Amino acid sequence: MSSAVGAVGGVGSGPAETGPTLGAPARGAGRRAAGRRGPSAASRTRGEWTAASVAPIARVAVDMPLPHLDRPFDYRVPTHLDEQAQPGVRVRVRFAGRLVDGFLLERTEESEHTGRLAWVDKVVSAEPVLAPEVAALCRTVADRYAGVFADVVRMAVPPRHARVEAEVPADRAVVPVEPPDPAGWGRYQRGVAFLDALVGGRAAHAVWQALPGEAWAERFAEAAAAALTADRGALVVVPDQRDVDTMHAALAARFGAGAVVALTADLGPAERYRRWLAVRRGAVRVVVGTRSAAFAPVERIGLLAVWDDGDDSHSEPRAPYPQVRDVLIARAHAAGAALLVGGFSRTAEAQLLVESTWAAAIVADRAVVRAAAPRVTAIGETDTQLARDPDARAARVPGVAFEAARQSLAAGHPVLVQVPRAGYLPWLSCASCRESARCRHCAGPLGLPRGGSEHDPGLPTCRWCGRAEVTFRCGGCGGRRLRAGVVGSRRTAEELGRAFPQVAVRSSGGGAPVLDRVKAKPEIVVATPGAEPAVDGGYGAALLLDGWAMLSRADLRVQEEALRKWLAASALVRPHAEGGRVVIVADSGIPVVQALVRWDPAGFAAEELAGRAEVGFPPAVRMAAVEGTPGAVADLVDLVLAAEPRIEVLGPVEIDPPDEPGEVPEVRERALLRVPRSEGRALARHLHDAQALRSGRRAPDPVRVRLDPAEVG
DNA sequence: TCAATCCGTATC
DNA sequence: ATACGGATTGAC
Repeated sequence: MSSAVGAVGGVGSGPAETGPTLGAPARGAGRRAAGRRGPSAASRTRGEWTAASVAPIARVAVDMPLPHLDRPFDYRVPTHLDEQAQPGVRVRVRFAGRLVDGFLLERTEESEHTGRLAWVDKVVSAEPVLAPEVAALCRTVADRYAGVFADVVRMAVPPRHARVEAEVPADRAVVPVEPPDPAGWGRYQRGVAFLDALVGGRAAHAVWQALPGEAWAERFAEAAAAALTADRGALVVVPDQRDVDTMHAALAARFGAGAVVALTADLGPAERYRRWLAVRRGAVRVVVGTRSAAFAPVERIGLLAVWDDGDDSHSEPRAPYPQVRDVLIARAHAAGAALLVGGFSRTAEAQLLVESTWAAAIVADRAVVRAAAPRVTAIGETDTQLARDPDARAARVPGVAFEAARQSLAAGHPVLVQVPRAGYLPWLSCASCRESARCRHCAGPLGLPRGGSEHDPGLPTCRWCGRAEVTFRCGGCGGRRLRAGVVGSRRTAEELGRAFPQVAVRSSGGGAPVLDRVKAKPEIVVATPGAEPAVDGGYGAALLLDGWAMLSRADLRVQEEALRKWLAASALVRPHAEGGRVVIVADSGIPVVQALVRWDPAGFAAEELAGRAEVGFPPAVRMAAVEGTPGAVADLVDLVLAAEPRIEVLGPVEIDPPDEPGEVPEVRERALLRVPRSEGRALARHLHDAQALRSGRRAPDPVRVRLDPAEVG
């Protein structure tokens, strides 16, 4: 039966194949005769092509990022491409009358398609770049985020570089395989058990809170070594280039430079493809990289690790906006690999992994934490005079902070000063307790509407559902007055520099170049979050200035985000037994500040997750942000609701148009769709299908869909 | 009556 | 997207 399809189709569809060309005989023939010497050997003989005798059908994912074309299409494999047309190779096929790129997903005996099948026109290269495991992962990720396979696969497979592909491949690296010394992980409960699981090749899942001062890259390298012991590969994803360098150094020291590759976005196309190909060909099985490395085709992957999963660079800015942790979770699940989510802090998402018992918490005992942590002091907000006058605050560095800095410098240690980056949006909070002001209907954040003046700022309005708040009442303390947040200032840091005139002040980030590392000598280092330089032995003190301003963004993750940044800076400070001190300018009564003082990221994450469950925000629920012109948003939301009326809709509300110079700014809106977590897949499917319907009927205005968006400010 | 044009639909 | 078919409109 199947061979009959192949044989009959092979002969019979020859004319059909040339149909499009015949459709415009005069033009086509004329141009061809006038232009090049003649058609290629392949197309000249296409009428005589015969189909491969075994598995003559190729299922192809075409490179068309349109939701209604987001499925494989079947083609016939001609005999002369039979050998090359293996799963994973890039192909060219005729699609909607044009030659397009695609990936061959699989070969089958039969096709479901009842119409005529076109030929696989050519195999671009015999390199099977798209590993089956990665193809499946791309599909899963696309489905999770209501996106299309073509978009995800572009993140997973770098552009081909023919010259690099033709190079003589490097020899498979010989890696010394020995189980790691468990001492480093011995400081943590379940740490050694996790290593043992890796050595045993088991798919353990863990959420790890690194101790202050921890050489986290060393621990990750040990975990990788454990995976290699079980003859499995390892992949580590970190937020930025600096962390890639740190992690790469740790891995290369252990396995040899030739056994490790670093995959980052800023490599040139050739080097990028060269390294990536070394991984795909199995020459290298230890990979470190930034977010798109989450898809790296590591052979027999055994360990998937992500550092600092709350960092926003782990969120891909291109559709469908996947997040590294989510990609690795899906991958660990499908590949039977271990997962390690590590950081000084803990996200609400990681907390959910722990609470659902899918992942084990790797944490140190309280006593161990206390011994490793610096002494943390919170000052400020009880001093109401300071709270009322931001300028006075910026001009006056509190005495405790001065004293901590003085002691550190006197002991010969550098002082870290963390200042928020500029560009914080105005937001509203309770004037008495500083809790973010929330909408009484949907618990969204209150802000001032755009376009208001200083004298007439307009009514406080929910940024989610758009309802105006006439009579605010704080859910926490019952206060009725609101205050607006202000932008953080670096003046305080300059003030510090003036206060210690004989001490050098260096800057990292926030306009200044980011410093990787500073000398262990008495100087002041002013850094923006994420740009704190490392220092041997640790800082003697850290001053976290304008902590209250960090809590001032109209973003639901501000608290988690602030704690993450504070912990990251504080982790660079010496233990309190060595005099290490952290001073944060924020009210010690605020729970998130308390979490820093007590060094309790897990406790905070539990509170945070419970809070998100209360207000109905991810990860406690699944949410989708739908953005576009008012008509397009309404259209998409209607389609989704028609399929599933039980989906809760918040808004739409007007949002800032994206900055596109030269473009006429058009009105844009955002609606939020909310469902229980168990309905997350269905929500994504309905959104995908609605998008498919719209793009299929050529709806003019595109709609941007983001699942569990990081910010809905 | 024929052709230019507009929709709607399928794309292996 | 783009290409095609069938319906629709318009001018002779």
